[in-house]
Amino acid sequence: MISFPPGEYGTLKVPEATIIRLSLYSRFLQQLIEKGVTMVMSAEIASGTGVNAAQVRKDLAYFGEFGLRGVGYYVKELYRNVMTILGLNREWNVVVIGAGNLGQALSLYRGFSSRGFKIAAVFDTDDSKIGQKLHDLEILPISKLLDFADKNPFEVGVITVPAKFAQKVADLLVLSKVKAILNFAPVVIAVPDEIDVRNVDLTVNLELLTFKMGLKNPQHTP
Amino acid sequence: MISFPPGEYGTLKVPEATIIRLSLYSRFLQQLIEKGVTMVMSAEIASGTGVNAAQVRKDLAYFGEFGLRGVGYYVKELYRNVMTILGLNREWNVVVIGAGNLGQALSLYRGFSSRGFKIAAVFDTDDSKIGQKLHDLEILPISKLLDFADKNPFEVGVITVPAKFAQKVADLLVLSKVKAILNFAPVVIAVPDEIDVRNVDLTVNLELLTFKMGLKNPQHTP
DNA sequence: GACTGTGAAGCCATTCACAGCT
DNA sequence: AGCTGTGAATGGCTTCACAGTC
Repeated sequence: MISFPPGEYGTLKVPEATIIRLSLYSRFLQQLIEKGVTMVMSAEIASGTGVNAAQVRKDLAYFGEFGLRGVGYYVKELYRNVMTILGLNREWNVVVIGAGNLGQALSLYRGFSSRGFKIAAVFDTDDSKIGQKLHDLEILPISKLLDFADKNPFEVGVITVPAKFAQKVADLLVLSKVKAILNFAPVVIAVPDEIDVRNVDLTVNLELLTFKMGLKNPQHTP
Repeated sequence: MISFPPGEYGTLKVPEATIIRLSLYSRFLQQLIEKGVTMVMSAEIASGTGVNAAQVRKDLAYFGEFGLRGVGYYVKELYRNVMTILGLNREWNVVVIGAGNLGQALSLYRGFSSRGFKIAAVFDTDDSKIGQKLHDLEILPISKLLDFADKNPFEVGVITVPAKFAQKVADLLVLSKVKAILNFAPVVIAVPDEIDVRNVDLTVNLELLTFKMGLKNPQHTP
């Protein structure tokens, strides 16, 4: 549950799950815009994102009355509103720490740039990687991180180093005045309260699938 | 909520969130084993994974009594039990479709191989990529998928193609007799009911962070 | 004495069902 | 007539608090 500070939307509580769905809706709306669709109703957003229609309406209604009763929602207007709610009506500077396979893939990921995330730099400790280019992005030595942050402030740090280095990297990011961290390392990292951390675990999803497959086709272990 | 078929664990319902946490616990336990720790109590598992201690105990208790009252849990024994619950006491064959940056990174991701996931092959449509090697893994043309599946059955398909090709790929995977799909494309894909699909959205997590940052530092749009 | 296992309570999120508009 | 917005009902998950066991 996320509590709002009194302000733009009054004092209000919104489930975190709602924000996650808003992100899904916005991507669906983007696709509708590309197709030239101008109106949409909640049931379509629902089936396009795998959600219940009442849920879609409730999620949107937390932030205002964006629809027209009896009609639906104007796609472009709703899209603009949702993007603003998500804080995506501006550019965000992102730094990736760890230029392994995953770090490189995320640095080049079009899904980020297309939504206003600017990868400002990629850092690594491995001498053989430093100086290499990822398109027009150079891999920098991690010793330059604080210097870089001074000259090029960034808001988000993405951690893609092995688990045992994750806390060290987090500490460095804190010193770099980062505001939020996306952590792909499978460990809990400690940071000051005012910094938001979101852990992404890539294997968790696969393992949920193997659990379910195991149920259907149990291999009894004696 | 996941319902169990009558069998190994009786007829029982377990929250999906429990399975996701079991996956986190198992990784934490793995780290304890590497450190040579033999006993652990729920409060330690809790702080090591960012969860409440009662929750840890309840999650484990769905599947049996693995602990000793007054003492705690034997790390190795608990680890083995959790891995078995997750269906990770065997190898799973995985195929990745889409050899872009993300597909390549996932194919080489050590976090998968270290947990018993064997990447059996990587497929793509791009002629310039086909035949390239990712370590000892060759990129194959997608036209060979069904053939490949005949000779080398696999359980899981990972979709890392652009959104507009995702459904086509899913259809092919269904024909390949896949049992579960991990979908990184930001669209809902339709498959028969008996095939489990899990959608992973990489931008959702970043956007939850920007939402929260926007709350703290609102940029009012007039 | 200490920690697990668990019923009960509390809390949060989703879904229903219909009033309110256009 | 049709679809949104929303209070009320439901359902599910998490946390509490303590009985049970070593």
